[in-house]
Amino acid sequence: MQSGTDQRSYHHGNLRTALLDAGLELARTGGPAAVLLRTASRQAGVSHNAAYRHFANQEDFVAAVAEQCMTQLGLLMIERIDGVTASDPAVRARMKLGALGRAYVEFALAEPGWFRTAFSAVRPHSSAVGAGSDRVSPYVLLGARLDELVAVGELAPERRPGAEYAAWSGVHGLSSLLLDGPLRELPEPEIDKALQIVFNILDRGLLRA
Amino acid sequence: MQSGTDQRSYHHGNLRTALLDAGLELARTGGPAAVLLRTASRQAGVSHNAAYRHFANQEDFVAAVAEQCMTQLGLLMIERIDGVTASDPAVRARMKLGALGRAYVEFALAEPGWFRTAFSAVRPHSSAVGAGSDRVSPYVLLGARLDELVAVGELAPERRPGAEYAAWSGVHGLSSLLLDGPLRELPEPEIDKALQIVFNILDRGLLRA
DNA sequence: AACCGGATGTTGGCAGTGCCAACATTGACG
DNA sequence: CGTCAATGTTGGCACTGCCAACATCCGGTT
Repeated sequence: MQSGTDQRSYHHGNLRTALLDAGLELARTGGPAAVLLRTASRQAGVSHNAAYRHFANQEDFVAAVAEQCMTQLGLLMIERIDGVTASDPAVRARMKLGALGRAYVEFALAEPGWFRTAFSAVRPHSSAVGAGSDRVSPYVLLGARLDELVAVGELAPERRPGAEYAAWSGVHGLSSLLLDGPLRELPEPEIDKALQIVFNILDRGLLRA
Repeated sequence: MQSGTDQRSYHHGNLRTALLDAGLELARTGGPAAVLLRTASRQAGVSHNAAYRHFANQEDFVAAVAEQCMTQLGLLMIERIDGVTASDPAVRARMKLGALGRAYVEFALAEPGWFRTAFSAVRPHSSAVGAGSDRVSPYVLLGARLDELVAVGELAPERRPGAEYAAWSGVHGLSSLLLDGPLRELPEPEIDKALQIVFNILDRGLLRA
């Protein structure tokens, strides 16, 4: 995957990917504000302005990098979900939802630059929804968990519509507040407590007793 | 509030406030990325670099503007809370919490620039908490509502600690997702539905039945 | 095989920004 | 009345986004 600095010829050959790689690295350490076209071009071993052959402008570039960040979140979610191995279907479904939520907050705290970037871009008309990478779309992943909960009887069908709104809001809000809100720099044990409380509320409010 | 362009003398006399006013206006229309020192200085009728006598750097300036944005949010909250006039104390307390939450989302949707700016800054060590403007701090306002709910018996005392985490996360997460997340451009009626669901979950999970 | 056109990358330039250094003005306080 | 520190200005450098003109090369056509 390392494109390195092997510019053998005039044309790069894989510049778009190289730029996205560089952008992902920039986002990781500096957040969305650090995703610069010139810096990414330099890092890709190419002169400035070359990037304009692949991205309309900086906003477009950041949006593309943001999509990658969102994918990273989805990948961690999948990893954590697949780590759940309970045998009972109902228990497993609940635990998978919990794993998804914990993965969300874990990602935000471990990779704040990626997390902030993922939610910083404003695609004019997001073609991300409905694209081919739905397999790792966090939104789709959450929906699948909720569907499963209905299937095993843990979530009342009449509560299913719009259940994403509540679940997603809870974990996303907590993550945001821990990073950039009044809960910033909350001590570690208190973070765990906050996690417990949010999940407990969602459990009691959403699922069957 | 308009400080105008009355630079009668060499010294402005009230530059810091004028810069903050300009910054607030910039944030309103363009979000945190539009809060620039040179632009604000120009708008204040002063030359660039004058701002450095009042703010260490851009980050410091944006953080100060962000505090103003947070205050705007607090002011709207107070306005909406004061609009609740139910006579029964228990009912009133619940309605006030609801009004607070609705004000939060209302603010985010009506003033996205301010909302994004309020949560974009990273004060090295936030002196905002504990400062003199606690009267309008959204965090403090929420705490007061929860305390009241305990006082009137609608919130079990053992559930009070950490209740902010859940309530705040719910409304903040929903607001964020509606602005910059997958719920962006959700049609109006669906927004109301999402609001209902989130509040319903919080009600069922937090308060007494 | 020669050729040509479009895709891709480069150089140069302009406007805007953050921030540093040196200088100017003035109000406040002795 | 004088001095000085606070406040504001001018000039400059480095960096960025983006536009225009030019260079190179890959791929398909004849």
